[in-house]
Amino acid sequence: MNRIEPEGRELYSIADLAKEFGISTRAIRFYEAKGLLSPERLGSTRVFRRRDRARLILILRGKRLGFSLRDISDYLGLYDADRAQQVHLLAEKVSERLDALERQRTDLETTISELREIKKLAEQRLEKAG
DNA sequence: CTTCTTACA
DNA sequence: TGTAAGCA
Repeated sequence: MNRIEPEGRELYSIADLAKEFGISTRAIRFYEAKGLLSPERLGSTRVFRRRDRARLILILRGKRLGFSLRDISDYLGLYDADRAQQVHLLAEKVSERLDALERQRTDLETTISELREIKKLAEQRLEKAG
């Protein structure tokens, strides 16, 4: 449709990125609406550069690791700012995420234990009755 | 509430 | 493309 001249591989259309990363163009627009991406415009057409692509990769990776768009946004907000501050925020968010996962693991183990106990009791009752 | 998707004007 | 409604 609207092919953007690829000089090397500097420019990407929203469709290019959607296809490359297996997400919908709507999702990309959603990220833009949330301020996570801010591609240039050639008229009404979005033009993504390597910088935008790099940010999208970070967004996707952040999501994979379980971070909210808000967290990712906060982090990306420091993209052009203080490196030390960015690293500091990252360390903080990662710690929070690890704590959350540890808590989830504890909860999971508790649930698994309870279910095993219920299963054991149920099987014992079957033996008595059977 | 969050993150999208679907759908319509 | 903004919005609304609906999903998980």
